[in-house]
Amino acid sequence: MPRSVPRTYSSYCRDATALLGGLIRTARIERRLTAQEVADRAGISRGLLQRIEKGDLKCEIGAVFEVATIVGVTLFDADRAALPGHLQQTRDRLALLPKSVRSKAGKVQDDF
Amino acid sequence: MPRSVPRTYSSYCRDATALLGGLIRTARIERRLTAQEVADRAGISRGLLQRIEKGDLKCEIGAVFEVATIVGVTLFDADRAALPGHLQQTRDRLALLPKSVRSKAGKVQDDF
DNA sequence: CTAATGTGGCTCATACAACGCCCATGAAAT
DNA sequence: ATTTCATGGGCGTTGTATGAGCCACATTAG
Repeated sequence: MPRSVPRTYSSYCRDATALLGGLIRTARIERRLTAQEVADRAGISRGLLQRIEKGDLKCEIGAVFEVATIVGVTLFDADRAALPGHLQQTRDRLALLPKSVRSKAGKVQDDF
Repeated sequence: MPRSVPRTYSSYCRDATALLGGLIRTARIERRLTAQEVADRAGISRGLLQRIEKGDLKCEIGAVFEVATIVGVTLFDADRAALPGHLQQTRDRLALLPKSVRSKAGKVQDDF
């Protein structure tokens, strides 16, 4: 039952995706790669690449990140080699946190 | 014709997604929010949130970014307010680049 | 100029992601 | 100890994102 309501996004979320798409497009052109070339390399269709560069919110994150990797856009601003380290670090931190959370339903800020 | 072959991803891409998922989970727990709470707020199902936190590569980037926004994980390490500016900046840069690219088909590095 | 090619934007068919609902486990609170 | 409830995972259904193919237009090379 995959969603009967269109789904909504915060503007920050939309901006972030659009920015990522723009960065990808910029990087691709600067490296003089055709859309088809990148699409093939990423194992996706040219149409999907177009949507990614346009900042379409409904693309697999895997496809987007893969393309970003290919054209040389760094995620997290983090050094490529440093990523696995951060990953382990995050896993360790998670191990220390409580397994489940009791919600006190305290009001939280919600201004996007 | 949505893909007959499973699709492959680079390890960097997998790591990045897993890291993002971990950061989201960490942030959620630290803020004492239940999975259901966050899922509702993001307008997604609890199951999808689970996959996002696990770093599943096949989730809409919109859903992932939305959740990240909600639990307070910053994308791009960039300041939240600064994002629209960067967006415009990227658009301007794109306007200066060539509209299309002639591939010289020069070999490119491909080591991930 | 012309030819070649990259791009954007459609349509269509279909594999599959997301949903809702279920149960089992285990942590937290009483 | 007992109850409450968050979590992880499975299953069946269905809306939808994806890939393929096409076209028209723009851009670059020759």
